[in-house]
Amino acid sequence: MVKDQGQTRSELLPGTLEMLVLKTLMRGPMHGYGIAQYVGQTSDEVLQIEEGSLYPALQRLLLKGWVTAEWRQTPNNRRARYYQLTPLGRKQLVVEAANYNRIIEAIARVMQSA
Amino acid sequence: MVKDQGQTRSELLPGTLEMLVLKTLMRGPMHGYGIAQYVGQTSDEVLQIEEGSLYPALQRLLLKGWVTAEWRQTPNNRRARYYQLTPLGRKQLVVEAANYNRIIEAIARVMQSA
DNA sequence: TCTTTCCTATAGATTATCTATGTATAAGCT
DNA sequence: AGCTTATACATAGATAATCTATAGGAAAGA
Repeated sequence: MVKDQGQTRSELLPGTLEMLVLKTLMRGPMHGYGIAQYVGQTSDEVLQIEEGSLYPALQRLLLKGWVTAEWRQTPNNRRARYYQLTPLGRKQLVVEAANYNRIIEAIARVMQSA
Repeated sequence: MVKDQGQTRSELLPGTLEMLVLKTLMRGPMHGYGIAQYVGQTSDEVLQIEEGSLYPALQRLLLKGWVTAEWRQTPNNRRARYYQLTPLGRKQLVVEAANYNRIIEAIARVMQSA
């Protein structure tokens, strides 16, 4: 999911991809390619979502009922699948974000210990 | 690696286990059981390192030359394998911590975006 | 003697991610 | 017309770290 902009190929922090996708979709319906672009830009290109990670992840989100999908036309005049958060997806984002923070803070406590 | 103290079974943030182990060993030589305890306590029991994750991880660290191991007697009078950071391991910790921070901050930028 | 705590370890399953690949259309350039 | 680039979706198969479950054993204390 994450790829060093360098050569180091670090696929770090799996498990956060779904959270990032859900968060991105809070801005409104978006297609996969757009989601990847948004995350890339917003993270200053540190986070680069691979297609092989993204599309399977979107399928999982669909299956879980956290997003719905609809084929539409993009401003570029292409067919694209727009994903939209469901109410369940919104709740899930809250849960995942809280859990993520809990763990990040726990890791920080260890990493900052003398 | 991580286990909710509740029931939610969240095995979050794989990839950070090695970093936590290396960091813990900065305090001095320690055996596996002690490492798990230290991380558990320091993280207020949020991070619970499973044996099935820890020992394979320690094997990997040995293979990579980031730690050395030595059988010794514990204060409790038990046989235990004490692991110790190598200079290479110290360097690796710096690298991993820097990379971890880079990614955590990138994720934070996405999660804090409007 | 029984139970708890301490301590190590591995086999096998799970699962998310990555790599590689394939398809296809729009737009812009020459 | 032909070429390239950017856009856009998707899947198959490999990889690898983690989890689950299990095994063993020794010390200490009840």
